[in-house]
Amino acid sequence: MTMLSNNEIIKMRKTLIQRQFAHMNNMQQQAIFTVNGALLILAGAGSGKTTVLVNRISNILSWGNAYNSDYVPEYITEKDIDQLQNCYFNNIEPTSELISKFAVNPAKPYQIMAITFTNKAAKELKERISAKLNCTDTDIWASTFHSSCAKILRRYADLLGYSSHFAIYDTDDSKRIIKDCCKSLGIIEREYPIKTMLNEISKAKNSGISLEDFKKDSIGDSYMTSIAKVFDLYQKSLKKSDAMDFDDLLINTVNLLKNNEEVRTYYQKLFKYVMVDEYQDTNKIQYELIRLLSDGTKNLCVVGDDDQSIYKFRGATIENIINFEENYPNAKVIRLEQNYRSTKVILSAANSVIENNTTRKGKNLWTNNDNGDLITVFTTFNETEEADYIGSQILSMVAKGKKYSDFAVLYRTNSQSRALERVFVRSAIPHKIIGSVKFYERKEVKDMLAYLRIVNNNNDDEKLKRIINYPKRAIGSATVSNVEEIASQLGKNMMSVLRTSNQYADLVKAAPKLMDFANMIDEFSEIANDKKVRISDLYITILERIDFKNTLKKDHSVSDNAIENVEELLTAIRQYENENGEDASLSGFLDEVALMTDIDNYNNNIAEDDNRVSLMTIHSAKGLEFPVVFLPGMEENLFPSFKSSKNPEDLQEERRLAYVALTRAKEKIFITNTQSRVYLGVTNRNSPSRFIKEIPAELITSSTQQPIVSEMSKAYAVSPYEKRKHQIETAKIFGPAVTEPKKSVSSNNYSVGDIVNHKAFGKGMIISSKPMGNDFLLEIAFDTAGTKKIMSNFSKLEKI
DNA sequence: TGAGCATAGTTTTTT
DNA sequence: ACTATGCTCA
Repeated sequence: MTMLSNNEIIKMRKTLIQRQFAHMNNMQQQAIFTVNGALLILAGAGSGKTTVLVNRISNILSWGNAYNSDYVPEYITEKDIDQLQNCYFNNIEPTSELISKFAVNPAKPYQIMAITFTNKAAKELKERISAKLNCTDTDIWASTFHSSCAKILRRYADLLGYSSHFAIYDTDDSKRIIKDCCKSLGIIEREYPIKTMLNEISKAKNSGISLEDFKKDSIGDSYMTSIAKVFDLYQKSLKKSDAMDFDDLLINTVNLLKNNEEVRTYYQKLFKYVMVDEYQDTNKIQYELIRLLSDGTKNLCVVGDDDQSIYKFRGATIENIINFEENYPNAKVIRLEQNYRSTKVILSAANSVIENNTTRKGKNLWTNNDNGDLITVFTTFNETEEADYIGSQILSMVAKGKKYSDFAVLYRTNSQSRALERVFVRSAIPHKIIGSVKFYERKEVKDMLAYLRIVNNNNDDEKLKRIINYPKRAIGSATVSNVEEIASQLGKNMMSVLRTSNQYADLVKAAPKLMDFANMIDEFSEIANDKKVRISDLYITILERIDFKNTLKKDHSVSDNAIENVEELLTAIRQYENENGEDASLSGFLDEVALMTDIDNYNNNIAEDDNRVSLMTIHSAKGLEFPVVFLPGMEENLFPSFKSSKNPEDLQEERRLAYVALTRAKEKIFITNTQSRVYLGVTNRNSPSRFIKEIPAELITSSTQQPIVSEMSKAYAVSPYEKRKHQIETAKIFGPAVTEPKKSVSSNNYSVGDIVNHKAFGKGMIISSKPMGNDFLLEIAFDTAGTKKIMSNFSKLEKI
């Protein structure tokens, strides 16, 4: 046996690494093999971005920088080389043991930090990495910006003057505080809307403007000076409550890393590799955080798509991605432009639309997939007809074998969901609306969480105020203000004032009740401190002690399924306990909840019982994909929205949103617009969206199928004149409607007037029948279930 | 304290 | 059109 030269070993090693990632395309491989230094991966929609991230991490963990390195570890033996050669010549995958011998500086899982925007994305990343590498979830630091920061801050909170139990305030909490601040500053809400003020403050925080800077900048501007005062008081109240808002989590972490060399060095040494997903949606503070974290090794990889930046209104600066090469002069840029998701038609439509934007890195998605169906554009008279049309299309495609979960209806504004929901309920189309009312934002859920939060952190005055008189304890608002006043004068939290309330003249009358309440909370805290007691036990104790379910039963202002939601929260707690075992803690659970959203709960892996159509805003749909996508409300003033059509920059963001919408679809897109739409109480007549016109005409087909005019849309009293006008105008825009020659259709067993029996809906009469595909769409008025639309072949009807 | 009426404000919202 | 919040009065 001859000893191989280093060069030969390096060559073989490289080949073996390449083979391991041979299933990836060229560009993807480049991204996987570029492990050191700054790297920007411009990943188009559906280009296998997450797969690349997973494989890149896998490469770093197993091979380290071996692919690019000329270094051969000295300790390898001849036997090792033999094995390497054996793998090389016989096309055998090297064992992990062998890989570890030839690897160059492979990283340990805990040395990798991967930052995502949603918990869902973080979870997916962790799962896929552990599946690939047999390491456990907890080894890899993959989480959202905010939970990463929370995790760091819990350790060092005392350095910043917070306790390790500090509360995390959501937007709702922030609004309440701002309101209080305005009140005590004598600022009138009418002149300074809370939302505007919170926006200004958040905007400042996100762009790295400190309170001091903000004050300085506001000098001479009375409007901004007022906001500065609120800003000041707001921060003070937060501090007093031992609380941080979402922005503070980031700011405080950045400040901690900036000002404390020891902490900074610790994390810079710890994280040898930093990766950031959805980089186009980062803001200035996040940029700073990333910079600080990655400045040790400078191994930073960011992944993003400037064309999918749709969160400018929340402070994201597209400049972060546009200027990446400027900020990191030696950065390498890799474009992933091959799309594995959509048809050619869909991609060229999306490309043509986004080409109208001027501020972009430039990128052209292509695919090897089939051409696919043309995009269907259809104009209806009003939003109910629009919903009818979408419903009928879904029903007819379901009749041809599609599943309900293959469809998504993506709209610009949440309010558009109403008309759709009405029709879907009526037509018995299983559906789910994502993002309208969020679970953790429901009143009863927030109430119960407030109990847990005040137990966890006695300083949390905001939560205390929320529940001190709910369930009713005859503690009036005047008493609460007194407590608050005394607390602020003494510089104490409200809980400590409650405990000793009999000592204050203003509180004497209410003292017994206040002290009862304080005692109860203290009891809960004692229970919580007992290490043997689980969070779920504490929760049940509280629930029973305050008799919450009965309270909800009597309270007519809460929603019908309030009790269900309270029980669902228990399930969530138990799930958390199961997932975290020994590490489960009250503050851990509360952190998770504070940083969680509905979208995170949305499970795109379709379970058997989850065969439902998805309805959501385009924003919520980012990162998801569906075989068939409906885009209703493609009208000027709605999409692009009225406000953005004035401003070229906002318009570009709307266009990116349109791009996101189109690229969600795998097979087929339906675009609809209406002639008239009731919006904000007034009927608007909007022309078709400019985005429709930006799609080349040859990619579009106008639907030949007339929508079924339902009883409901007839109720809008459409005159024949209006109808005719609508038809003419539609023809002007999209050409005359082509009437397809009537195909021979399978015989219809039912006719109008027949009485039928349906398995689920009972007895009913057929009131209309319309051929559709090889089937008939029947409209049936049921005795008890109301009027529904049903495909004749699909549902087993019994003629009576 | 609570019911009932008036009024304002409604683009998107990963945390 | 719809809802959430504030204000008034019993």
